[in-house]
Amino acid sequence: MLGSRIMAQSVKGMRDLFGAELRWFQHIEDTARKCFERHGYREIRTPILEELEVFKRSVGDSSDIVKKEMYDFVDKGGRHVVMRPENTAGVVRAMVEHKLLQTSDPQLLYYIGPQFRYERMQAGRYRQFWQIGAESFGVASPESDAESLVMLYDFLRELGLEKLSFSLNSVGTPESRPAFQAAFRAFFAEREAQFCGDCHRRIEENPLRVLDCKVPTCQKALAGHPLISEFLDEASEKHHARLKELLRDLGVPFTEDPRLVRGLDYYTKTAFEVLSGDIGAQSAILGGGRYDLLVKHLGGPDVPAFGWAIGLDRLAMVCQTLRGEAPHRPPALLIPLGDRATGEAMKLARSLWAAGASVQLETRGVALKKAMTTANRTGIQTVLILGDGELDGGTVTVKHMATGEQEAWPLADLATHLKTL
RNA sequence: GCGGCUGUAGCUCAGUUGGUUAGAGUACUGGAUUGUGAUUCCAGGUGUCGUGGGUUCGAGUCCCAUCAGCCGCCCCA
Repeated sequence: MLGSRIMAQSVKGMRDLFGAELRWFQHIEDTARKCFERHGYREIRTPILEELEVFKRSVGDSSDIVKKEMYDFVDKGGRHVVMRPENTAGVVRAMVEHKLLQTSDPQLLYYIGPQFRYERMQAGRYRQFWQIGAESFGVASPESDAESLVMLYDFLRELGLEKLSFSLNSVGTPESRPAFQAAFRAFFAEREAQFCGDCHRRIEENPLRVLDCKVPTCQKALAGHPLISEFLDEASEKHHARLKELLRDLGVPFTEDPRLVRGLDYYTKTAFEVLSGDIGAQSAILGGGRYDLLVKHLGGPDVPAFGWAIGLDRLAMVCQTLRGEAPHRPPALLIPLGDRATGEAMKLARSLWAAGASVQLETRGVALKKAMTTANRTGIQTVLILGDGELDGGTVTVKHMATGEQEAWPLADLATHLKTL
C-alpha cells in the first residue's frame, strides 16, 4: 500500500456494532430466546443467499422490495441469487425443502439474523439490518394468532416497552379481496383527479396502499371509502372477531386500523404492526400477520401460518431512548501488586473462573492508580487488590467503586462472594 | 427514486466581509499523590479543516464535483 491509504470506512449502509448499542442487541436477543423457547418455539437459521425466485414468489413482484431494493447478483455458477431482504421466505423454503411440514404437528420457529435491502440511508434505516421473527406453521385457528401475539407482547414488556399498542386489521383472503378491490377502484375512479401521482401508481399495483397515502388531499378524498371489513368473507370475519375477543381477554392492547395494509403480498386475514414515535420517520418497529397460502405457493403442502418480524436496530434504538444503558454486569477487576502477587493473581483468577465468577485480570503490571483509573472508566464496580500484605494474610482487599468502601475478604470465600454481587 | 441540510481534535462545537502560526470545552498523557479511581492543581501533543479540482497574491471561509451522514417524502423493520 505504498503511497496510498486504506479507506477506513464501512460500505454505505453497513455498520459496525459495538459498545452500548451492541449490549442492547445482546440483551434483546437473549430476552427473545428465553421468551420464545418458553413458548415452545425453536430457532432456525437459514442462509443469507437465496434464489431470486424465492422472493419473487413470496414477497411479490410488485413490491418495492423486489422491484428495486434487493442486493442481487449472478454467482459464478450462473445462479441469480439475492441477499435475503427478509427471513420469512427463506424459512418457508427451508420447511418445504426438508419436508418438515408433512405432519399434523404445529411447527413453531424463530430466527435472529441480518437482512439486506438497498435503500436510501436514514436514521434507523440501514442496508444491513437485523430482524428477530417468529413463525408458526400448521394452525389456522385465531387462537394461534393470539398465542403468537401474546408471546410478542410479553417479550416487548419484558424489554420494558409497556406503552406500545398493536394496530390490527384483517386483509381477508384472495376470495374476498377482489370484491373489495373492485369497489375501491370504482370509488377511486369517481374522484381520480383528487389523488396524487403516487396513488395513481398504487391503484394499479397494490390498491390497498392508497389507504396509506400521507398526502392530505388524498386522505380527504378517501373520506367514506369502502372498508375491507365490509367485504370480508364469513370465515375471515369470524376469525377476526374471535382474535379480538381473545386479545381483550388476555389483556393485549390493540387498536383497530381498517386502513392497515402490509407491504408484503403474502398476508391473509390478520395483519398487524407496531409503530414507535421515538425513531423519526422510520417508525415501524415490527409487523406481521397470517399467511395461509404462502407455503403452498412455494411448492409445499397446504399449511396455514402466522408470523411477524421485529426490526432489531430500531428496537434497540427505542430501548436506548426509553431506558438508557442496557442491563449488564461488568466483571470485578483483579489487580496484582508486586512480582509475587502477579504470579499468584493468575492462579487465583483461574480458580475464580473455574468457580463461575466474573473477573477481569489486570495484566499490564501498571501502578495501582493507573489500574484504578481504568476500572473507573470501564464501569467496573468491584476491584480486588492483591499485594504482599494480602498474600501473607490469605485475603484480598475488595474496593467497592461506587462507595469507595474497602474490606478484606478471605481468599477461600472469594468466589461465592463475587457471585452474589 | 425525489426535495432539503450538514461535514473543523477521539467527542461536542467556535472560527468575523477570504488574511498569514486553526481555537475552546471535554477526553487523553505525565506529575502533585512510589498501594487507591471519579473531585482539585500544574504541565504536555491533540488536526490530511470529509475528499478532489477551481477562483485568488492568499481558501477552514467562495465556486464545482464527489463521498459520507442527517431531516422530510417514498418504502419498510
